[in-house]
Amino acid sequence: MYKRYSKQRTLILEIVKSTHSHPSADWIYNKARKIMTKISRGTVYRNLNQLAENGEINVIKDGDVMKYDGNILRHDHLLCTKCDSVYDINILPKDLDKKVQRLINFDVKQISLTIEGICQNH
Amino acid sequence: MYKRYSKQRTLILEIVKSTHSHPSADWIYNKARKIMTKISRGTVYRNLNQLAENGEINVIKDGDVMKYDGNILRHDHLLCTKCDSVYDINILPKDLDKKVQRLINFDVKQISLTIEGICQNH
DNA sequence: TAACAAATAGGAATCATTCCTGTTTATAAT
DNA sequence: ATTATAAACAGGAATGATTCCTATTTGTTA
Ligand SMILES: [Mn+2]
Ligand SMILES: [Mn+2]
Ligand SMILES: [Zn+2]
Ligand SMILES: [Zn+2]
Repeated sequence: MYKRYSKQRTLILEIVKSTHSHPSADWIYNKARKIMTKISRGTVYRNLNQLAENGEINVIKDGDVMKYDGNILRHDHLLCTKCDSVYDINILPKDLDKKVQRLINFDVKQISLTIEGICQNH
Repeated sequence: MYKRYSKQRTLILEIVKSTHSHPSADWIYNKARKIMTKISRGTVYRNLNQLAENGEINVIKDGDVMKYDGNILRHDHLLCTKCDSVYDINILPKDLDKKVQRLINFDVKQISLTIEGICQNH
């Protein structure tokens, strides 16, 4: 079995990596259409899932909508419940994963800290 | 304006408070039907949202499905990505909210730490 | 007991995401 | 370069959790 690099996947990865705005699949889809007019929603979702599984991007669960993050360095998030904006922040120490793994009997894959509240725009 | 206590809301709150299993709306709905056969899904969702807004229960965003937590004391969660189980754990200090609020310019409402991985059942 | 706003039941609508299928395309072997 | 083939795609249908709608019921106050 071999791995194929489609133009679509390359474009989707570039789009996610090119912003700090933690975009939704729909935002990414619309951005992609401007460059590749015939790209389909299904392709965007399939590739986002694949890139996430592959560890090339991160997923943020924002209620009913998923958001994607091109920054795969450990960091935390502020989530505004009024405008749904997501901001980066660093609260937890970088090595918390290993510390926690020593404490508990659970195969830790990812630790995510989300701070919900109201941002300065309101 | 006055507040009404329907039997439905009382039952739903009791059900959420009676378990440590972090149930979904559907699980709660089915449990409720056994006692109040004609209760509707809409009623379950409406009351869960209301109870959450009111601070009587907590909501956990688990991808596409919401889960509900009768324990409103600050605590953290282990989430198994294989069986979707949610376990309670205490990692963050109780007073982190205030510490963080002092550090950042953001009106902090809630801080949630979720540790994803694989639980002992696998 | 009467008046009325709050809440409900039941079902339709929404909407993000996944699934399906016939077609296209990137890669490896010839 | 040509060919074989599995990977990936486009387009659209299906899914499923949640919300919305409305006629009816019910809890509370006076
Ligand atoms: Mn981020
Ligand atoms: Mn809990
Ligand atoms: Zn905001
Ligand atoms: Zn598990």
